[in-house]
Amino acid sequence: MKKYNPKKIEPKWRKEWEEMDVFRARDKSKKIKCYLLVEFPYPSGEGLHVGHCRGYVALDILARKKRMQGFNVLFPMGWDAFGLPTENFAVKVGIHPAIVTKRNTANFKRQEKKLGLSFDWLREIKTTDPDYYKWTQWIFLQLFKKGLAYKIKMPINWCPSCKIGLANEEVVEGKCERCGYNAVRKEREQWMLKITKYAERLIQDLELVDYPERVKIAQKEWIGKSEGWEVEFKIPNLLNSALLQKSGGKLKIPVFTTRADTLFGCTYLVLAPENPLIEQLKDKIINYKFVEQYIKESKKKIEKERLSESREKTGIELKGIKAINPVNNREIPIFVADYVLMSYGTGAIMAVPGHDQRDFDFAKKYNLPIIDVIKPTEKPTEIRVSIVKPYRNQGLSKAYEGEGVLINSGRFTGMKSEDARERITEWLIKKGLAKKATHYKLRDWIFSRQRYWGEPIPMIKCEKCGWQSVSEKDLPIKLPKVKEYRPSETGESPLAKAEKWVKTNCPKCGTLAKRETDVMPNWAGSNWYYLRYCDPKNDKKLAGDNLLKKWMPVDWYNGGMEHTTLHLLYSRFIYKFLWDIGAVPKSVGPEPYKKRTSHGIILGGGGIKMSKSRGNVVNPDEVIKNYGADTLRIYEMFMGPFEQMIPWDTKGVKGARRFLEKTWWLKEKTNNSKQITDNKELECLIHKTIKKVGDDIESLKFNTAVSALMILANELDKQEEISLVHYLLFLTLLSPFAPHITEELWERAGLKGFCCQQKWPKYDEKLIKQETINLIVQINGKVRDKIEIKAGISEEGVKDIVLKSKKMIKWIENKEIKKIIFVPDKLINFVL
RNA sequence: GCCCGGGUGGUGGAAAGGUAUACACGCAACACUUAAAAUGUUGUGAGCUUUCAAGCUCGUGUGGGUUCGAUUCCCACCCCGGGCACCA
Repeated sequence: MKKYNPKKIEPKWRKEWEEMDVFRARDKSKKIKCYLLVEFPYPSGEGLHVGHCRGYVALDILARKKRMQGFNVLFPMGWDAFGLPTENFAVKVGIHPAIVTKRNTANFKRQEKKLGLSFDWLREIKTTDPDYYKWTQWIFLQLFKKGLAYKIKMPINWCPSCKIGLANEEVVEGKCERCGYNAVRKEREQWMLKITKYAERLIQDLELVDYPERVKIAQKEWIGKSEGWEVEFKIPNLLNSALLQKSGGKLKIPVFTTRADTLFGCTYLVLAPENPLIEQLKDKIINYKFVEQYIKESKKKIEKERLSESREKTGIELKGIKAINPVNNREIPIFVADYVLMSYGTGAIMAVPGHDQRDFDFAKKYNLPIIDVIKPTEKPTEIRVSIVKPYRNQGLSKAYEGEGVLINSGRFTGMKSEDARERITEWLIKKGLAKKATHYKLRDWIFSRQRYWGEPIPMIKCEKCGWQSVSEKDLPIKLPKVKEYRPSETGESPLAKAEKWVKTNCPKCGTLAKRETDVMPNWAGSNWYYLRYCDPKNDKKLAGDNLLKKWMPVDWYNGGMEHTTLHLLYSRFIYKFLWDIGAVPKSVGPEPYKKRTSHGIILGGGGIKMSKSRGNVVNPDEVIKNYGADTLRIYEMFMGPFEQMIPWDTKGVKGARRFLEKTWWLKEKTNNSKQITDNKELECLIHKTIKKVGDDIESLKFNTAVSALMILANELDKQEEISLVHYLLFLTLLSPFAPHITEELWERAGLKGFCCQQKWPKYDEKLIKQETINLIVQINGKVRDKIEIKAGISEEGVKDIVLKSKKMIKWIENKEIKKIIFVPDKLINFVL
């Protein structure tokens, strides 16, 4: 037999599979469906990364195994091809983004094919294809119709380098996520999506899905639900004033709190600089000039900067007005400070310096009264207990934020804080001064990008009629060809310069109107792509009901940990919306992905992140050239736990290749008779391996699955002669991991058909049980001996054997046996 | 600060509360070879005793606890990685 030469055999089998259409998902098959999904990649210029391969190979193994088990598997692939890097690259080298994209996807596809991934390529989709983004635009129209898309002038995070508006999620440490440039604040009209309307359901429905606990936690925290109360603080100067009348009696300050039990300790209020109340009250504010100045300063800073810049709090009092604490009618001052956010709660807080560290810091700085109203129940500190006077300005350097018993709280004094917040609010609600409220950290989603390479937002602005949606029959609104796709200095989308394209007629009144020139963000296309795979060629609907019913929901979705809070949340939101409006049949259920897993990233040598600048990027092409695709697959699965991040080790690749070499040469030892050589031990090992490999694949423990296959190969290698049956079993088990070599060996063993189309072997529970067992003998829990016995011997029997053995006599002699612990077929422990 | 991971040989890692270090890498010795590579065989946690056959002690970040028995469960702490961060 000739040497193992992956360069020759791998292309051969890929061609055969393709010609025989082996991996096609059958729309009409009666077999049970299994929809396995990997995140479709953004086809960057750098090409496929070994990190991509890890997730793809893992689900490919699963797909191959499921097919062998008789499932009708849908395992598709596509391209999330709109996006900034492509556009930036295009700007840099002066080639149109469409051409760059075409080139990059071709390269990705070539690389993926070389890995032997069993995708159904007939379902390939591309988000930049008008036939695809027609439906992305259609979804936007539906959102608009239902009032979930709206345009609003708002301060956005602006990257002066990319000249683009950024979502909060895209600003990392005050910097643009892509280029690292400092983001600034800029007012712009932006399309927004009301994801906040779905906040509650996005939390609740996590109960229905099988995601890793940490992913669920991350999503919940991102949404950030907190339940509390809105409490009203009146402004006494305004009671009966003309201003109050003008506003219809609405001029009061609502405040959101989860700690209503600390209300008696509230000594001032703080408003966010953007709070519109300040503007409304400006006639009453004596020092409005200074206040205005402060607001101007803080507006310049982007939000993240404002929060992280320094812990030192700043603010200014609104002189001339006061608020009234509803629990004790005490007059308290009002401040503006930028540590309070307009985007959370009501844009105003009640400050309780005794029991909130931020308020405490602020109160210290501006010398405001601090009142303790909660006494810790456990470990009472002497200062806390001794407080009698309501005011305290010196002493403690920290606020007590825990629970306890109320003090200085009128008739609520002595009550437990947990109960007090209910009681106090009940009382206030009766008086009409409070109501229950729930707030979320999650904000609406900025959906406009002032760029070229994205889906045009299908909206028209008419001077008379306002924003009008494009008629559905006019979709897709194709991205026009422009000469200049660089973003303009004004921050307007490059599409604004495509005058002919911009000019259109109002769908309502027919007069001259303008198209929206903003495009959608990256996420738009990836929100719903898994639906399109079910019916990729449909031109009547985003996907037909019957096919959605057939394939959805996704049974298993694997992707990167970095997408847990963005893509995963966004796509669940859009899915729910589509389900609500009936674009997805009701029977599919409210969640798109039944199960989600994520792979750990692959680090470069030395445990640092792979990056071009560090020069430690491993290119899969190189590995395949030197070792073969099967080796790469085996190594990536063997390197360590799937969900854990792990450094790449070139030496480790060798081990994977050696294993395949060994597999190759096992063929030489195989006899051609169907007779099974009588070898109980080997038989047992084989059945154990069948069980182990099968179970491990299902629970993503690929590393131990490969290890089990290696053990079996080593054992087979020790045999004088291997019977064909055993050999074929081994090949079948190995086939999902190393599909090319097993196919070749299958053929060389003189068998017809494909190895990858064999039935997945079943194990025999009876054969797994060993006949003889190494039983552990312990004295006081320490291993003193191992004895070989027949399986199934009773405690008495084992005891007899042990007590007679010379080795054990010296331990047990002259000592009293207090207790014996016996685990059948495993262990006996003598307690002396 | 908070929330998630994770600390096991020289390295990646394996262990339903029951033989700690499977499997692989690396290293060492030997075999094959003119030689090297490749391959194969053997050894490989630390320390001690030693009649060379083995035996003992210690060992899974640290300190306690539960248990006949803990890498695994509980409590406290230390270190590393990731995420979130003035969210009222």
